[in-house]
Amino acid sequence: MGTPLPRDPIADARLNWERHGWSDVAAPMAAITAIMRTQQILLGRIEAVLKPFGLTFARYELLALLSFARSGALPMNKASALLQVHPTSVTNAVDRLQDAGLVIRSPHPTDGRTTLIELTSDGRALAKRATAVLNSEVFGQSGFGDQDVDQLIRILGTFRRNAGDFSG
Amino acid sequence: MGTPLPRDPIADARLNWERHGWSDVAAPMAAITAIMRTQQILLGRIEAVLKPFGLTFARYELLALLSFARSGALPMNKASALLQVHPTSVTNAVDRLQDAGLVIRSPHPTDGRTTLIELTSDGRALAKRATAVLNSEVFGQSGFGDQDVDQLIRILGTFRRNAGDFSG
DNA sequence: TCCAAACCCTTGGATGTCCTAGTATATTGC
DNA sequence: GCAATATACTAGGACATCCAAGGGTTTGGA
Repeated sequence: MGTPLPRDPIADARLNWERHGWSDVAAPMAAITAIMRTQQILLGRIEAVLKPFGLTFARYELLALLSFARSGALPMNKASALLQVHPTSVTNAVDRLQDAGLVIRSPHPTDGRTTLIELTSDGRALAKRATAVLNSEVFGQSGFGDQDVDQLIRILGTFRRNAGDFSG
Repeated sequence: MGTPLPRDPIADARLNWERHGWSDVAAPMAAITAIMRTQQILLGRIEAVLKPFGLTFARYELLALLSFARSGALPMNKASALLQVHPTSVTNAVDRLQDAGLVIRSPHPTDGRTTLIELTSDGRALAKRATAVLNSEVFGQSGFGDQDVDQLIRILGTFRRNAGDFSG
């Protein structure tokens, strides 16, 4: 992403939609496209911050989730549900975190089908350090105004509930 | 995704952040996480709609971009800049679209370094059909209220400009 | 003129996501 | 108690994204 474009490509796409007679959906198209692009930008920032720790966002999310669990351990299926990703994605992340010595797999005490993911002390320490940098470098400099943050949380929260993410 | 979770995992994460003394960045953390999740949901809907056409979102975006170019052709580097993805991603998408007979590569008339991507008539027709379904099935049923759509476009537009996406 | 720097595209490698089985373990129902 | 169904995890494959490197083409300054 070298030089900024002279024009906003999403605004241009919206104009194209309107010119082709799709005015009724041009605005939501622009909003959705903007969400996709914003996610891409934010993910880039996050991954850049995590790279020195040898972490990706997917692995960090799992580490952070475990660090908030009282016991520091969670069943794989629970992690999959909470992170809202496919079970195979969790398998993938655990494989790599385990190779790095940040988590270990252990059998569930009563259910032979289930595998527990457990944070090692290294894993806990790394999660803490990575979170500190993420907080200061990304979340603390999001570029969103306080009011806009509230709006985003409200709008996207409603969307996610309607999409069936949660019922609360 | 199976059953909705009983609680909003992002709201829970925000509470965890506050409990750990990171209240100052808890809200932006929640907003950013919500953007990531919303993107995931929307991408899932879009890919589901495009699948019957043999398209992915990345390929559709390229097809749509070409269909709006007067000549139906664009240099690869221009497409990369407008779609805001890495050049190798465009190479990948063009490879597959070309295999499907939807675009062809042609040499640039004056610059030997540049390759033009050109829409075939099949490609143009498919883009049209896919856009129609995307408009009715996704953009027309986004789940965002009209006011919220405007808010998203404003908030994310400001963010993208500040992030250096465009200067206009 | 000529060569170094800049630019364009592709190849190869690493990650992540999802989907479709396939294997192992639990639970249910008869 | 045993068979049928459901659940949990993993293996393999398809795609997409990025980065690093390499080979060809242009451009621009010495």
